Amino acid sequence: MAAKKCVNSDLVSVERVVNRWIVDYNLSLALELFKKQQFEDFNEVRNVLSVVMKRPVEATSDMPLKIRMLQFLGRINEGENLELIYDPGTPVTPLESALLLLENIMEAFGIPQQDWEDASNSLKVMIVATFIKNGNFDKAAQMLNKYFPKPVGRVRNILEGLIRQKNKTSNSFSFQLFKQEMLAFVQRLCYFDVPFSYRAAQELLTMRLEVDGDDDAEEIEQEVTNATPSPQKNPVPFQPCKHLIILRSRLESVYNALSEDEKTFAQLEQEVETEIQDRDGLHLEHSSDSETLDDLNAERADLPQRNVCSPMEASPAEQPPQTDDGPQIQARSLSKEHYTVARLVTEPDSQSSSQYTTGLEELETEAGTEKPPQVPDGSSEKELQCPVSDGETAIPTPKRPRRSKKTAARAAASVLETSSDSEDNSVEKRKEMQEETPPCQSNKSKSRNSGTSKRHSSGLQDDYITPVKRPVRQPSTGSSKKKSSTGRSISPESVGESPITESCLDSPSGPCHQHPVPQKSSTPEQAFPNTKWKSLFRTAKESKVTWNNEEMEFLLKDTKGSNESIKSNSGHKRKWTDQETEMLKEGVKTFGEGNWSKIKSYYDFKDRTNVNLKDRWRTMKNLKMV
DNA sequence: TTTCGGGTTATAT
DNA sequence: ATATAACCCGAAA
Repeated sequence: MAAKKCVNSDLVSVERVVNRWIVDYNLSLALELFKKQQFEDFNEVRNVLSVVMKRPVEATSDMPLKIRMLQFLGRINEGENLELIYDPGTPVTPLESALLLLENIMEAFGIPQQDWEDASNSLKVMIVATFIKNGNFDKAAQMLNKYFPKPVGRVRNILEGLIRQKNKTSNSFSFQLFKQEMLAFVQRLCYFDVPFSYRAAQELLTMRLEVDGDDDAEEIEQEVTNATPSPQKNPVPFQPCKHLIILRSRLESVYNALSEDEKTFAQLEQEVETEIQDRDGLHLEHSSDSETLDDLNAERADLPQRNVCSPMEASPAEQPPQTDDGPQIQARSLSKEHYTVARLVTEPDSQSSSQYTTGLEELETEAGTEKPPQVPDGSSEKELQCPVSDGETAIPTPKRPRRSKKTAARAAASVLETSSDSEDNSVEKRKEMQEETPPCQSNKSKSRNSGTSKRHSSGLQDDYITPVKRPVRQPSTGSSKKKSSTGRSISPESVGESPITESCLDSPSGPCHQHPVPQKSSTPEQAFPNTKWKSLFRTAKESKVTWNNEEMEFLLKDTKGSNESIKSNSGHKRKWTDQETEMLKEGVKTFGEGNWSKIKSYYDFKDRTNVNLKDRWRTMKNLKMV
């Protein structure tokens, strides 16, 4: 009845389900390969995934997270390949993009604070260490200062020491260990169950073996159970392609049958049988199938709800998962040790461990309700299934032209920008525009007068303040709640290689970095009209509040206008702040006097030129500050 | 391009 | 008015 129509629409549903299995399977497989350090295979599987993901796939709640995690591992894996760039938009090394991705994941899915901090700290360390190993000490120093700003820390000191000694042979930071650590991290956050397809395939293999030789059957079955099967001399556990495909087609039919009506099912049964007989010529298959079918039934009930995480896991005998547990635990404990290193860094300014526990509890309960028993491994406690449901899309903060200081552009910009302005730079910029437009660009007579005269105008202050580093948290970019319906929306290409990440990586997130910035309430003082600015600032400085204000100011300037056009501060002498001075000191210490351009770029001085640095240093020397 | 040192200017006192 | 930190400029590498 309704024959074709139904069949067609079913075709899609079926494909989605089957693809879910495939994805599920490959996710686990990839992880397994990573664990076994078969990185080439790992990459290939990721490719497979990226292709599959282009098709409709039914989403499970934890799938998006897993996919991201895999993506994450992919970048970790390429971590030593500094040339590799994942997103031309933000040309950073793989590890850096991994870090960005991690931040993304954090925002989108929520990760226990502690785990996240540990992981990103390790990542940061490794970013620096990698540059050191490559002998790129300049870059290493840059990264060091970017990711380990200011506060001293043991790790920072170590890294700094290496940079200074230009010692690239130090093996304090093993990339292998790091990979394992990241793997452990991923495993802690995602539970990679033994996928249904895997188990089904296993059973199939087992059946075959039983058939092939009753004698060996038992032995082999054990083997299979131990995930070191290979009835043929195949070194790889469970031959991936061939058997999987068969299985898949079979299951597809099965499901199709189920969702339609029973007669096709019979047909399917026959088909399956025939197929199997063709290959192995046996009925024993049947028993396994019937199990499978039960499961399918169960699953089908789930379908509309999409809660399905891995439907059939629990059902057919707890086929011991792959060799998992051993190494996994190892990895974990190993990483524990390792984390202590990370913690050295974290401790000083990480102040939230409570978040962690609470968050974890939540997660636990959630996970608990969803799938009770699970694996013997203690890890199941920690895993978080699908914490925040919005899992999807990572807040692509609007791209911001990466600071270009060309004064020339100003004139032209004044016309163009006023019209094509985007909300972002709006206020400040416009203000700037107005100031700058009249005098055009006279290099020397810097429009100072016009600037000052205009400056006092209107209530810029408020405007200035409001856009403070918006809390990056778009409630639902697209489909937070509706994840259920569109399985495909999981970011079709978020797994593979090049194109993939666009969405995730994009977030330039350059400046609005992760700084745990000791959240002070400060902020409002940003918009000092003009002359008061300094005095107020002075006061602040003296009252020791400087730093934060400083930071805030940077952030502000950074996130909003500041897009040049301000050329050297529209005629103002900007006093050097303590913060800047400190950075300069550090810079000179690290790179030596005279390397102003390096220092400048590494510390990302805002609106200071090399010459400015040099002059400031000169002044400092005059003042005997150094 | 970057660095350097002398010269200029804005600002606090 | 003066001192000086911040900034500018042209030469040199």
